[in-house]
Amino acid sequence: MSATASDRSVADEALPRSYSPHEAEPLVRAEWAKHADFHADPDGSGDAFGMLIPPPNVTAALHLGHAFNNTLQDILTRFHRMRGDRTLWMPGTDHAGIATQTVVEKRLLRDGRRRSDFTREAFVEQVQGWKDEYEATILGQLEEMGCSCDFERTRFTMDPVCADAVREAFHRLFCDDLIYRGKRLVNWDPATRTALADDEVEMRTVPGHMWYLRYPLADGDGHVTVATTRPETMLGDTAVAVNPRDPRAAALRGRSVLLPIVGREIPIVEDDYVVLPSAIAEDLGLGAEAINDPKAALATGFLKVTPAHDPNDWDIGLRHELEAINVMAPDGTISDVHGWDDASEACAEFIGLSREDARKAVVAWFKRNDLLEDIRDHEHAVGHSYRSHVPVEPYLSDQWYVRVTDDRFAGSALRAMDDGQRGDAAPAGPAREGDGDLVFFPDRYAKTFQNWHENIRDWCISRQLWWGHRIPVWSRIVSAADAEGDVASLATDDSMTEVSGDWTARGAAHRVRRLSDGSIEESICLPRAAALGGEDAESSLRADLESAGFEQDPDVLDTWFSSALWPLSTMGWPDPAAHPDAIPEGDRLLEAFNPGNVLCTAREIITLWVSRMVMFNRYFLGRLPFDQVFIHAMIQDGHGQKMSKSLGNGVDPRDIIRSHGSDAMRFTLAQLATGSQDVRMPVDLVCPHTEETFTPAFIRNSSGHQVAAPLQKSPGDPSREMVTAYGVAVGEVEPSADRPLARNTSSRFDLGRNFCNKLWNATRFALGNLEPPAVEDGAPSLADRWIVSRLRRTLREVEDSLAVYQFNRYAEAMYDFIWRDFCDWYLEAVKPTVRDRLDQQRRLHAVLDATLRMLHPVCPFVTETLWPHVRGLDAIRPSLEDTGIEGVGLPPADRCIIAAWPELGETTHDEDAEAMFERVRTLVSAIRNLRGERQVPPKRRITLHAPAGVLELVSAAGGAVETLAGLEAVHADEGAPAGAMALPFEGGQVLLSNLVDAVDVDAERERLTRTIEAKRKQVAGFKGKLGNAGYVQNAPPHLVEETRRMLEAAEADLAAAEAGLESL
RNA sequence: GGGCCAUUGGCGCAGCUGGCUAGCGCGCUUGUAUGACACACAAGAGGUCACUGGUUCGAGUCCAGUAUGGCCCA
Repeated sequence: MSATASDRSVADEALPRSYSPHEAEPLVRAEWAKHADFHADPDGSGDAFGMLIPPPNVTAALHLGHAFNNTLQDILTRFHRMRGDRTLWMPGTDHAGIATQTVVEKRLLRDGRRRSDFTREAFVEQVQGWKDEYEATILGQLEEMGCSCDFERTRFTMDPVCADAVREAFHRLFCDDLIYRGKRLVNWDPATRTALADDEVEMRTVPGHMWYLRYPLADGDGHVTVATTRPETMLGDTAVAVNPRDPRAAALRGRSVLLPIVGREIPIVEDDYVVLPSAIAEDLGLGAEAINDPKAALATGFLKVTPAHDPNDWDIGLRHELEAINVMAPDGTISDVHGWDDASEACAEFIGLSREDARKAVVAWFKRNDLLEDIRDHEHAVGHSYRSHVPVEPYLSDQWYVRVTDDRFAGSALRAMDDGQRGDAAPAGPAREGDGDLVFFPDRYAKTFQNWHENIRDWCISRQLWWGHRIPVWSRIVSAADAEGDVASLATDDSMTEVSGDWTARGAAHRVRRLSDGSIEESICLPRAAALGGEDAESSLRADLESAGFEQDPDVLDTWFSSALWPLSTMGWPDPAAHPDAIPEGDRLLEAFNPGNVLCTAREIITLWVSRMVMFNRYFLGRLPFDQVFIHAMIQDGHGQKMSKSLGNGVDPRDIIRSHGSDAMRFTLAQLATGSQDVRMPVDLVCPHTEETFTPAFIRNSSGHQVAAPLQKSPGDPSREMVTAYGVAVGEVEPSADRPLARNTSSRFDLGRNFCNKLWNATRFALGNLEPPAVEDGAPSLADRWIVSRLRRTLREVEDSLAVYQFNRYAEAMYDFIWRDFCDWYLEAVKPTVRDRLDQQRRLHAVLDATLRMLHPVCPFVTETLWPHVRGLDAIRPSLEDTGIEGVGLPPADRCIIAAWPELGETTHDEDAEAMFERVRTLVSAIRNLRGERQVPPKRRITLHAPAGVLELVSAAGGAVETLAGLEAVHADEGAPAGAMALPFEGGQVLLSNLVDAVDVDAERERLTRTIEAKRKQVAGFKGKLGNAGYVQNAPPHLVEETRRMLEAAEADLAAAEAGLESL
């Protein structure tokens, strides 16, 4: 911790004229790595500050949205580290089940291979390969961005440490009856026979028909007509719904219809989901919206309800407790063996038909039986599989659920909320640590969180995939007669009942339920191997289960299940000691950093992730995973579309780092982090042939998004082409030698680049001027007192802003301080004197030192690069520990990253200096304005003639006014030469002479006339305000006083200008 | 359908609990190769704060409504 000889040699080397991020960044990273500066020690000193990275998907490389998210986290991490906290930023990646499996399948398909060509193990191996590649890319990107994550602790949601947490959590929930199996509709692709996630379903508008089918009333008295786009599903109808506001509803109440073909008697139910026909909506006096609803034009007011084959009908079915009858096989053919047991003889002709053929046959049947009322053409949106391109079938199947509707989850999450942020009282429930502690920034997002938990539905956690945590449940179906022990007597209904016996004696959990056909489903859930007595015990148990006819569930868990455990799993829960290599500290890591302090993420994650982490952490550990949630904006592209890996419009932060540098990117992003919800980032391309920057040609893709065309022509040489990141992301093009990949850039980042360079050059100036021995010592000058006071003000603003996650305020405070205060005013003011004055050099050195520290969290590379140079000048200080300035504490440190956050005591606050320097600035600006207006050459020195009060000010400023305004001499105003130009100042006037060789009387008259006009306007404004009795009576007295003062000043200025004009 | 956000000079954005004579960056105009910086310096032009009402002594800021664009959840 000292200014060693080697430090001095570094500092002695002259800095280049501009900052070069590409040279500096790798050196700085190596230095941090060498000293393990990012490593967190749970046993260290200071308060714990913990943060978890939202683990990026291994599907693809990071884009600017991630750069934004991680920059903000790194700012917090570095800030807290410098404040002396024990700081952990936990990194890692997410396996992202469906998304990653999909990209790997796409890649295989290019070679003509499919998932079914592999064994499950071999396919997972392929995905693992992809994961390894992208995990490395992502971690590399984080490092290039300067993220000071504790990379030694990097976790992956499917690594052995996290896997243990998943197994433990699943098993505990299974034992506690918070996990169950039940039926629900999934997006089913009958061609590939897999379920699809919602975002894998492409909506396409297709021409179709609306068929009008008559269903006779069961009592033989007439019929109702239903409208449908899918007549074949009528075989599974279990109700007809009518809107309760429909005038016909009353007469139909309690009646039923006889379903044609099947002969099933089904009820007529009332549900306001049903769209009223336009005519009825009009009769009821409903709004234009209801009348003009395009659906209303086609509606009959009667809706066939098929819970097993339509998501909306499923919801209606739940509301009215309707049966769900599945009439299809997994391949999409009509079938009576997948949950349909009342198929009549008349149905036989439809069994085995494809969906398409069944549709024709059903329509023909209705026509034949005179029950087809009408057919109308109808264009409508139909979901198609993005892979097989066949229409997706809503399909009823068994899925696993977490009972998050239980009070131990949803209620607990609501009780965790800050009482001020939750709109109303929390549901009653057992008190727990952390109740009322969860706070959202900005607070409007608390509403999203609350709303979600108040309307939460049980969480479907099974996915028909191969990539993910396989569900640790083995099942078999037995007949009641064959059931062992008391299984048959316990399995009375659909709910899963606990059984004990041989399996539970060996450590597994055993539950049974009665299926609708009377058979019994037994489910055995295995905890992690350690809880069973080790790997060997587990394998023998699995072997025994399989020989007893149990099969492991083929599905995997929803990715968010493992993500929900992230605050626990990354710290080794449930048993850190089981992973001594990953977590040498054992329990102490979890104890120190769970709860963490803050989670930083985007708003769509509140429901998917924040909610589930809160529920799980509170359930498993009885406390919150973190106290604060900071929600930041989403980065959109130039067309207002969210940057996303799936759309392919993401911009690689490495492109920006290459064009502008990491700090420039970080600073600009921080400056964009306002409280708003979207940030638009228009991007350009850099031509790989000519290095020119240009705006790409855009196209509209099939989903209607504006994207850069996959191929672009070089603007300088249209014969040459390049490919875009979008084209590569969607697999339309591949970079080649002829058509290289074009990098992205954006002029938005110029701001940050220029700013870093400004700091660089301010430091160069300081280094060139801090040259002991300076001799003369004395009281600090006005500028010196002012800059320290401003520094203190800036420090407070920075601390206040970061405390409430207003990163733009932090960036702007630093920008204003460094550029405007420090460079434009302070450095310019001290230029003539700093070489000779030791006290001034100490101020300059201390302010620069503090500035580097304060800027470090957002611009770590440039500050770290400059650090040894500034440290090399520590000899200016009275001693290493003492800055020589009262109230300024800046203990030396070898590296900026571990330097202490500046301490500026109350004594550095100097109201007088700030007020006086403000007067100096006003005077200087007025003089410069006149110089500019009269086109006085910058080099020309002019003479100021001023009244006594102003002379005092000029003298107190210690030469600053002369320097800043380009004055050659300052005299009393009495002896001002004729033709000196008048300038209103503080209610009087000052005179300037020697501006020009010959006074241009006309121009001068014009100038003064304009001044007079402006001042008259001001005077009128202030007079108006003061003439308003209400204002004088009601406004705070200090404001009224201020207005009076301003009026006086404006009046005096006006008089002075008028006098000046007169004297011409 | 429910919730949320935005609308401020040509462009991108600040403006917290109402006190503003509306700021910042880019761009634009004029001048400047000055011993830190042309990725710069100095000066300047440019805005009836989307619209309509209301509350108030006072509204960019608060309330109600309208329009436009966008996001999240169904």
